[in-house]
Amino acid sequence: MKIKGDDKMKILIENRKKQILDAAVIVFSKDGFSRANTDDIAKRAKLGKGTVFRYFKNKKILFCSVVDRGLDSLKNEIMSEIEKVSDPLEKIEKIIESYLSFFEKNKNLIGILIHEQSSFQKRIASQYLNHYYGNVDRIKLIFKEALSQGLIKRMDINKVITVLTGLLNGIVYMWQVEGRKGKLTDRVSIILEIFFTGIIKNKARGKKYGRISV
Amino acid sequence: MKIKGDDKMKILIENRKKQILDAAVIVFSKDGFSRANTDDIAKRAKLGKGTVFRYFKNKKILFCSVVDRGLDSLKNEIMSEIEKVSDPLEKIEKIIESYLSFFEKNKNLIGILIHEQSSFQKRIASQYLNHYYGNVDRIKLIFKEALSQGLIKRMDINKVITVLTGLLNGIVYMWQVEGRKGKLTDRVSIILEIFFTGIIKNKARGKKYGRISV
Amino acid sequence: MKIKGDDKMKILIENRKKQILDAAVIVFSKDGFSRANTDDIAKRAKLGKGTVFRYFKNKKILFCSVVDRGLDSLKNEIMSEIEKVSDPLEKIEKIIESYLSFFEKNKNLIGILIHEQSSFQKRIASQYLNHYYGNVDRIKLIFKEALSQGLIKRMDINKVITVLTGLLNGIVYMWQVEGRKGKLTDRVSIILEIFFTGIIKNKARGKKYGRISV
Amino acid sequence: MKIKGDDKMKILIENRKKQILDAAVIVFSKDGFSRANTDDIAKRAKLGKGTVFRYFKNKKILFCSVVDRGLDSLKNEIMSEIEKVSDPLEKIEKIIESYLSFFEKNKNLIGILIHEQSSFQKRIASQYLNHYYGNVDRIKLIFKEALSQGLIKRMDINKVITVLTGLLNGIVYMWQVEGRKGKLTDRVSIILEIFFTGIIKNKARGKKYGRISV
DNA sequence: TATGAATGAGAATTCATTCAT
DNA sequence: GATGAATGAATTCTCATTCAT
Repeated sequence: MKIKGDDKMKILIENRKKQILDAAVIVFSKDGFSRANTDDIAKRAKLGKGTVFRYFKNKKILFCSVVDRGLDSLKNEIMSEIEKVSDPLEKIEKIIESYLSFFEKNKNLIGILIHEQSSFQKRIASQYLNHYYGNVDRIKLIFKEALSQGLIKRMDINKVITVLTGLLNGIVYMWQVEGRKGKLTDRVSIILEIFFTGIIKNKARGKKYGRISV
Repeated sequence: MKIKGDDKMKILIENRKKQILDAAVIVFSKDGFSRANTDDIAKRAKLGKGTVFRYFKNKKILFCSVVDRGLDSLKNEIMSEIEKVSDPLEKIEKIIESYLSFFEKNKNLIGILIHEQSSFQKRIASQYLNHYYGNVDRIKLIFKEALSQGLIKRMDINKVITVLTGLLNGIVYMWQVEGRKGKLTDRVSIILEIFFTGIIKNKARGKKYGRISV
Repeated sequence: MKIKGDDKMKILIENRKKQILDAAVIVFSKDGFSRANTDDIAKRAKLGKGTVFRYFKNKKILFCSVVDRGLDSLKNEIMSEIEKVSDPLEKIEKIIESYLSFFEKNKNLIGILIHEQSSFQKRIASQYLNHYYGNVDRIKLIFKEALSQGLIKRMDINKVITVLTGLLNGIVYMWQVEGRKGKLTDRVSIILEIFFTGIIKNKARGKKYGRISV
Repeated sequence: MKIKGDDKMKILIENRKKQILDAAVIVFSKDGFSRANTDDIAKRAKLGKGTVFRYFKNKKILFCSVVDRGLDSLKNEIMSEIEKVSDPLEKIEKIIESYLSFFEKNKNLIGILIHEQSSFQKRIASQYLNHYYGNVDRIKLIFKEALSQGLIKRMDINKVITVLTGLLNGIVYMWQVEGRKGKLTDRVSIILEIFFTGIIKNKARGKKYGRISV
């Protein structure tokens, strides 16, 4: 009986937290961490300000929770998409697709996950990177598999992943800065084309920059 | 005589402004716009608080001036590097090199030009994009030239440029988030390799994603 | 139940506002609008600085609220005194008495309602005049009645009222400037005497300046 | 020779002071003491800010000098007008005329001499009253003369003067607050009429308020 | 002597956080 | 538990006054 009550309680608490996080995402996204106003968050969550602080000790922790939840859900989305195919190149395709698709669906997280980094450089970065590298390990396996299957050139996989993640972040970032014109996912095909095959046409010239595909 | 005095004055004013901007870059970079403290900026510039406001009407204008100076100098650096070579592909190489090299030399501008965008989405974005697209027009010409010389595949040049700028921003961004490990310019070669020739080895597979170079 | 709570709340809010206004009257009166210091007001109200701004968005609004309350209460006092008598001349007597009596009881308002006008010439003047002319319309009726009853000479009533209000303001003003020596209400009788019958004794001489009473 | 140089110097200094005071009157009148800006005053005087402070140790002293000069000139104007006639009642007429005429010509002084009093209640008031009572002594003599010539009723002259000065200040004040509509001097005749003969027509009623003129 | 750049004390205002109800 | 009124530290910005040139 007690246990059941506790469970109910837990669910209630989780609901409250979700309620607050959902409001916080919007407000932080609109105004950035500093300008975001706890009053706004409380109002948007239809809760008293005190309640917000009951569930999240302070503004910073609330912000980090928003970041955390965002990163978790990004990671989950990517991971579950990857599962759907087995070919390494197709997996990479899925990564790119699901990354862009995620931020298209979660526009509010762009400002928070990408721009606001600097606000917490030292504090958040590590947490961010944990998540990020949690991903990265899985992704590294995919590239290794692609390599061992002879699908991709012999390159330093860490560097390739750096380029890929930079590329994806950068694309999302540019889309945001430019005012979210067009669909973000429309950029998938050009990214795939370039990331997979580059822009150079001429074999000879290509050689200068690395082993060109034959 | 008077004119000479005016000139001296102008130089003095420019020096003061530089002194303040140099301090502001550091402080804004460390703390972001909102948390950055005008007192800190004044102290770092070894000037009175009032003096800072004498030269920059308010914090926002000071921040924008920092952004402006940064973008100008980024643009100038890239443009002057481009001039040095004539081959379009080499010009693209220079863009990539000088972009990364710029942010390696101006670490403080990363936080300001890349992360803090969101703070001023509406206010700065346009100014930013003017600068940015000032660049872009020149860069577009380079790609067009490359295209007409048959150096690169028939692709939508606008999209290619989006990918390139996203890629560069993203690489710089990742370097910053990861704590600026290693030299940023060390990433030039992998970027070139991927951007020019892609990661795929196998011709057949490549075809799926676009015209592979022959 | 809810309604009762709301009512309690309203009363609480009104009490707080009163508390702040009571402090503000004193401080504004002492220092004038510009020099008055919100910190002082808060301390005198025994409230935190933030609380003052919670109830009055900014210093200007606080000041205007003080003015408003003062004018309202001046008007109410005069109006309620007027009601007590029916003879027009007695009503005029009441106006003069209650005007001086009001400022004797509300010394702090002298500085605010009379001296500080200039601070807000454009902003407040209209609001002030609304109040003031709210009064004036009622007062005009009294003079008209006096006229139609043949109690006063045929004069331009608007001009007479201008003189009366000027006279009253001026008397209060002089009392303040002179350091509030003596009771302000002691001046009622001389004002009545002069305003009603003038200073001139000699009939013939009086004629030069207007219809002398016969 | 030296003396002549000193004289020249004195004249120069007086000119500079005049230049500054002329500017200060305008600025203080526009903005009140606190809001008035020494920069504005300097610019309007076409002098450097440092020069202003060379001639007037600080803002307060400058303000007081403006007040002083204003009061002097008011006093002089009134006094010189009084000289022109010999009949006491005509002298009183002249006082009223010249007072209003002075403020009509020196609109900027209204805000300074009348409204801003409160700013310096303690500091300026005494200086103000010296001037004022300097006047008052002369004026008292006039009323005494009128009394001894049997021109005016037996009244407490001090009180009568208080009413007159209050009345004049009040009239000027109202004119200012109302936005200086019409000519201030147009109000002279109604003031004279009321001050000299009152508003009451009926002899019997008048008696209640004091000895009515016969 | 004249100047205006430099200054920093001082003022208004904001807002995360607390805590009595 | 939930609330939101109260708070005061922190922040931006102003401006009288100084002083080196």
